[in-house]
Amino acid sequence: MSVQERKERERASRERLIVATARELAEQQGWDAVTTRKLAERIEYSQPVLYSHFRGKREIIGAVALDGAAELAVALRAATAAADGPRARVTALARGYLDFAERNPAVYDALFQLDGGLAFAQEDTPEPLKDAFAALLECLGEVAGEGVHPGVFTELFWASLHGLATLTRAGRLPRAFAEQRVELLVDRLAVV
Amino acid sequence: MSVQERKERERASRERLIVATARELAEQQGWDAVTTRKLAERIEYSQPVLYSHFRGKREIIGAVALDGAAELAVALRAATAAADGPRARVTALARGYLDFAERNPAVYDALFQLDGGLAFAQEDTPEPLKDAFAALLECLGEVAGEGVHPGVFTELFWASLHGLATLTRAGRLPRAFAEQRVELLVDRLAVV
DNA sequence: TCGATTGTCTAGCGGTGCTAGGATCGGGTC
DNA sequence: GACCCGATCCTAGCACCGCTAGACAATCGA
Repeated sequence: MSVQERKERERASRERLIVATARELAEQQGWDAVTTRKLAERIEYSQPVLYSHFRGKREIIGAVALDGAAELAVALRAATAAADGPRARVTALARGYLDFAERNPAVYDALFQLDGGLAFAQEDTPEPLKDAFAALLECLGEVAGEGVHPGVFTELFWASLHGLATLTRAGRLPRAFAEQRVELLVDRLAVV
Repeated sequence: MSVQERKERERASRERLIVATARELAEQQGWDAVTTRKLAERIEYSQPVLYSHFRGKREIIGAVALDGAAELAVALRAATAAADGPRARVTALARGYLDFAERNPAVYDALFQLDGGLAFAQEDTPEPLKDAFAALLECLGEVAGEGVHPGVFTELFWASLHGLATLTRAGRLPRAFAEQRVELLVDRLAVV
């Protein structure tokens, strides 16, 4: 029995290695460079080993996304915890979100740009995704305003942040006035 | 001389055919299905012909994006023209934008999701892109509010719309409350 | 120690974007 | 009208992609 347990541990460890390596490679050279061949070479196994852990590349992206969602939730809660008052918390949240996207572009892509085969906004949505949204909701629910559904408000605020993050990173928005845009977003959307 | 002119006309015509076919194929089956082989087959030429018009697939996407930008500008101006008053114009603009993204997903992707090799928010940005942004600015400049730079405000509003469009289409936002989100966005961001 | 099972690798499939080099076609010149 | 030459196009192929069948080796239980 102990032998089987050891094997399971080793297997789980290798799976973590695959996900971590995929993420590392993606952050270094972009997701286009994350090919099954390169990934297999980096973990020092052959390609088919990847397919004994994941159905395919999509599922690997999904695994990176789930890790990222958990980290995003932690980052958001850490950002808001240090701030005093609803207004400051929302500003900190927005900055924390955009900062996360900027610092972890590959993870952000895995989460929100690429197809990782994950279900969003549904019953079978994985827990880390729900929790990341919950982290947003905890802070934004305070400033939704009278008669506005907190969930809908959070979705809108999130969408705005997502738009800013993606358009900025793709060079479609100039970085020059990034801070003004964030302040304007918080000023207008949040009801203090 | 006339012979040469005829050849140039035919060449330009074939180039339009390539772009139109790429767009059609992308709208029908998604950009992943737009391979140089399928595209070449549809226009009834061999693959290398594509490369006598464009440097590569990226440039073809860029050409579709430019066409789309011109159409988007027209659609936005048409949407706002029918509305009375700044508030109604902004609502119409937002709906028009999201409607365009929903109806032309492949074109929208070419414009704002994929890499078409186009410069954004720079001096050498192609005219259709500048004009599409101008169409947004014309309407949104009216409601930026005191002391807020119209351009920065437009960028923020656009980013919010972009976030709503992409997250909704990717199934990351439920379609259920789409209309509420738009109304909330206009209510809060626009200063009437 | 042997057989079965599990695990891994080699090799290869059909596909991708892109290109080198040969064939062919048509226009301009004698 | 015949010929040459340049422009134009296609065939064939490169290196790479995601993914998988089947051979092989290592390990376990009897």
